[in-house]
Amino acid sequence: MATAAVVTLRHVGRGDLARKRGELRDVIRAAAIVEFAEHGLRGASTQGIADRAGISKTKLHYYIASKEELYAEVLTQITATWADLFEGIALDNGPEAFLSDYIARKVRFSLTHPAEVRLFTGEVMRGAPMLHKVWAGSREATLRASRLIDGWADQGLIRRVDPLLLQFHIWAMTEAYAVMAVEARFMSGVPEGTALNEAHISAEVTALVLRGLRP
Amino acid sequence: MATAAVVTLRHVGRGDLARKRGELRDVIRAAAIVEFAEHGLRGASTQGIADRAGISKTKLHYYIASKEELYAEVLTQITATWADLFEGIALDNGPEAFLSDYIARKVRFSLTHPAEVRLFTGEVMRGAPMLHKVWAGSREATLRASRLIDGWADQGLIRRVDPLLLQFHIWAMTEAYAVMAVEARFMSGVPEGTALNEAHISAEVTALVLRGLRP
Amino acid sequence: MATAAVVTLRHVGRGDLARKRGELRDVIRAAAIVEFAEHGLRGASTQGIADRAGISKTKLHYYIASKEELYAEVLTQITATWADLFEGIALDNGPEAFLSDYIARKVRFSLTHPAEVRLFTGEVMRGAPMLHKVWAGSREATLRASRLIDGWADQGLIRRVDPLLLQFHIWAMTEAYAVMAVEARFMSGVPEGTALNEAHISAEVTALVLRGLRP
Amino acid sequence: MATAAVVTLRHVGRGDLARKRGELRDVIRAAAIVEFAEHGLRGASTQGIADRAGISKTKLHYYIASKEELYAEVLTQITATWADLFEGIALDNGPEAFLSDYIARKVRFSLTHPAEVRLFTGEVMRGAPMLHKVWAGSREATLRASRLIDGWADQGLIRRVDPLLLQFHIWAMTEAYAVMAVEARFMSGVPEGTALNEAHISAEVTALVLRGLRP
DNA sequence: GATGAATGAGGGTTCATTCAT
DNA sequence: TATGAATGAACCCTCATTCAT
Repeated sequence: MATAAVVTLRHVGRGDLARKRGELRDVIRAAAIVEFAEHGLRGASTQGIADRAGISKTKLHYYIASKEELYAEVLTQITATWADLFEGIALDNGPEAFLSDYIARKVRFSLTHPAEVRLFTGEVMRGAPMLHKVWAGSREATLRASRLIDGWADQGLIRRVDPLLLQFHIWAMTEAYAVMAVEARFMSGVPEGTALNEAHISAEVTALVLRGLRP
Repeated sequence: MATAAVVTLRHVGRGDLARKRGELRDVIRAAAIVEFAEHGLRGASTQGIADRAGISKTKLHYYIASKEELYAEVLTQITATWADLFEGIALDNGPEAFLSDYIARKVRFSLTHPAEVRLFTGEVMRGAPMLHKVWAGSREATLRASRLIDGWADQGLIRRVDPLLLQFHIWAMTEAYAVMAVEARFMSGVPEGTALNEAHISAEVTALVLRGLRP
Repeated sequence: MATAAVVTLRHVGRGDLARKRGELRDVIRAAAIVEFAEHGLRGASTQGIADRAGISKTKLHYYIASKEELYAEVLTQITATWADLFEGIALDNGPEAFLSDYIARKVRFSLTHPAEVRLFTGEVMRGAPMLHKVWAGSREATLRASRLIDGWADQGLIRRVDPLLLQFHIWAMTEAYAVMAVEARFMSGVPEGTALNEAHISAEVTALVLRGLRP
Repeated sequence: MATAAVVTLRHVGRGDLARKRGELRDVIRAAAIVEFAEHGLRGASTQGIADRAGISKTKLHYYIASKEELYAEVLTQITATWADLFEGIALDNGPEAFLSDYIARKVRFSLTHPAEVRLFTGEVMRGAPMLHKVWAGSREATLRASRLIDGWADQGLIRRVDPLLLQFHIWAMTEAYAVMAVEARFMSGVPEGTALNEAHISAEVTALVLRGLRP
C-alpha cells in the first residue's frame, strides 16, 4: 500500500569500517522507525525493515540482536531527540514568547518527522510497555513546565489553568499533524506529496492557546 | 447496525438461540476492538482475539469470515457510532452551547470507549487503508461544520479562524484522553483502575476553546 | 472454475418418505460423482458435494456415513452400471457385429457419463485402492472376452492378437472421449457447450479396430 | 529446463552448493509429480510432498513459493519434456516408419514416466485449468501432424481418416499404459514390481494402427 | 564480516465430523 | 427428521531467528 521508501546511505566515501558500520545502523534505524510506525512492534516484520533498509533479512539480523531490541533502541533515540528539541528555548521571556516558540518547534517536528511521532504515539496507545523506563526523566520535565505555567498564573500573565492538561492539549494539537496527517490531508484536500502549511498551522494553534490563556 | 455501541455480554440467562448468537458476535467484536486497538490489523492475532473473547480460535473462525473482514466490520461500526454521537446536538444556540456540548460528548466517548478511539487513530496513522471508503460521508459533515463555524465568525460571535483546523484541534485534544490515557495517568499520578476526571477535562478543554475563539 | 451444476430432483410428488429419502440419496450420489471426478477422493470436499446437491453440509452428513463410504458407494454403483452396459449384446454374430456394438456403447457412455468415467479413471490412476474388492468379477468378464477373441482368431475371422491388450486399447480409445474431452474439444475447436460427434467417433474407432484386426 | 527429465538424486558427494541446491529442487519436483499425480492439485498436501522428498515441510516451503506454483512448474516441465520426446523423429520416410517410432517413444515414456503421464491426465480430466496457457503451441504441433497424415492419404499411403481422431487414439492407447497400469497389471497378472513388456505393447499398438490404416 | 540455508513456532484458515436441540 | 453450533485435526504458509560456511 504505502510505497516502501528505501533509505539509502548518502554516500560511504573511503571511511573506516567502524564508521561504515555505524552508518548502516543509522540506515537500519531509519528503516525501522518507518516500519514500526506503520505496523507497531508486533505487526512490523524484520523482512519489512530489511527491505526498507535495502539489505537482506540475514544481514539485518547480523546487525541487530532482536526485533524488540531494535524497537527499544529507536524508541530511546526518539525520546532523546524529543528532549533535544527544546534546547535553548527561552524560559524567562514570558508565556507568549515561550509558547510561540514551543508550539512552532513541535509543529515543525511533527511535519518533518511524522514517523517518529507515530511510533511514539503507537507505543503509548499500546500502554507504553517499553516507555515506563524512560518516562521518569520526562515526568520531571513535565512537572517543571507545570510549575512554570503556574508561575505565570501567579503573576497574572495568564489565567489559572490545569498546567498538566494544558501541556497535554498542546501536545495533542501539534502531534495531530503527524498522527492524523492523512486525515488532515484528505479533509483539507492537500494531496499526498505536498507539505502541509507549517506557518499557518503554527499560527492557528498559537493563537488558540495564547488567547485561550488570557486572564 | 449503526446505533449499537459495543457491549459486553450482559447476561446469557435462558436466552433464545438467535439472541445468544448475536451476543457472541458482540463479545467477539468487543474483543477484536481491544486487540486491534493494541496491535493494529497486522499485529493482531486471531488467537489473541479468541483469548480475549474467551473462546477457541476455531470457534472464532466459525463466527467470522476472516481477520480482515472482522477489522472492517468493527471499523465501520466505530465510524457509525461516531456519527451517532452527535444526534440531537443543538446547532442554532450559538457557538458556546454547541461547542460545550460537542466537547463534552467527545471527552465522554474517549473516556468510555478508549479502545474504539485508539483503533480509529491507529488506522489513520497507518494511512487509513480501509477508511477511505467510509470517509466520503465524514468529509461532508466536516465541511458542514466548517460552514457553521464560518457563519459564527460572520456574525461576530467568534473571531475568524481556519474552521477545519479548529475541528482538528478539538478532535486532537479530546481524543488524546483515549490515545494518550496511559501517559495522562502516569504524568498526573492517576492509577490505572481509577477513572480520569471527566468534568474537569471537559471544563478545561471547553474553556481553552471558547476563550481562544473570543473575537 | 467449472460451473457447479446443481443436481436437482426431477420432482418429488406426493411420494412416501422412504422414497423421498431414496431420491435424495440419488441426488447426493450424482453430486458426489461430479465432485469426486473433478478432485479425487482426497481433493473432494463434502462442502462441494453438498453445494452441488443443493443441501447443507450438515444435511449431507446426515445422509452419509463418511466421505470414504460415499466414494465407495458411487464407485460400486459405477462398476455395476458398467456391467449393465453390455446387457443383451450379441456374442455369436462374429467380431464385426460384436465390436461395432461394443464400441458404440462405450463411446456413447463416455459422452453421456463423462464424470463416471473420469471418477473411475482417477481411482485407477491412484492405484485403485478401493477397486480391488470389485475387480474379481470384472476380471472374469475380461478373461471370458479374451477367450471369445481368441476363438475368432482360431476361426480365422481376425488375425491373432493379444486379446487382453486389444481390450485395453478399445477401453483407452473410447474412454478417452470422457477423460480427455477438454483436450479433444480444444484441439478440434468444438466449444464447451456443444456435444462431440458421437457417430463420427464411433465410426472412426470401429474402422480402426476392425481393419486393424483383419487377418 | 526443457530437456531435464525428472531425476532422483544420484549422489550428493562433495558437490558444490549451487549444484546441491539444484539437485534438491529436482528431488522436490520428482516428489511433487508423484504426489500431484496421485491426488491432484487440491488433494495433494505439501506435507505429502515433503515426506516423499524426505525433507521437512518448512524446508520444502523454503524452496518453493507455493503449492500452486510448484504444480505449475512441474506441469510446464512435463509439457516441455513431452515436446522434446519427438526431437529427431523422421517425418519423411512414410507412415510406417514414422508411426512405429512415434508409438514406440510414447509407450516407452508411459512405462518409464507413469507419474508424469498421470499428472497430465489428471489435469486434463479436471478441465485443464492450468494447461490452457501452454496448449497454444501444442495445438500447432497437432495441426501440423494432421496435415502430415492427410498428406499420406493424398498419396494413397493410408486410407482417409480423421487425422485428429487418429492422434487421439494413439495418445489414448499409449498413455493407457501409464494411466491404467494398475489395471493392466491386475488383469494380465503382472505383479507390481515387474515391468510391463514394452516391446510387446509397442508391437501390438503399432500393428493395430498400421493395419487399421491400410488403404 | 558476511551470507545462503535451515528451522521450530506460530500465523490464519478449512476440514470432516459430531453435538445438541 | 432436520439443522445451527461446535470442534480437533490438519491445511498452506510466514515468522524471527540461528546455523554453517
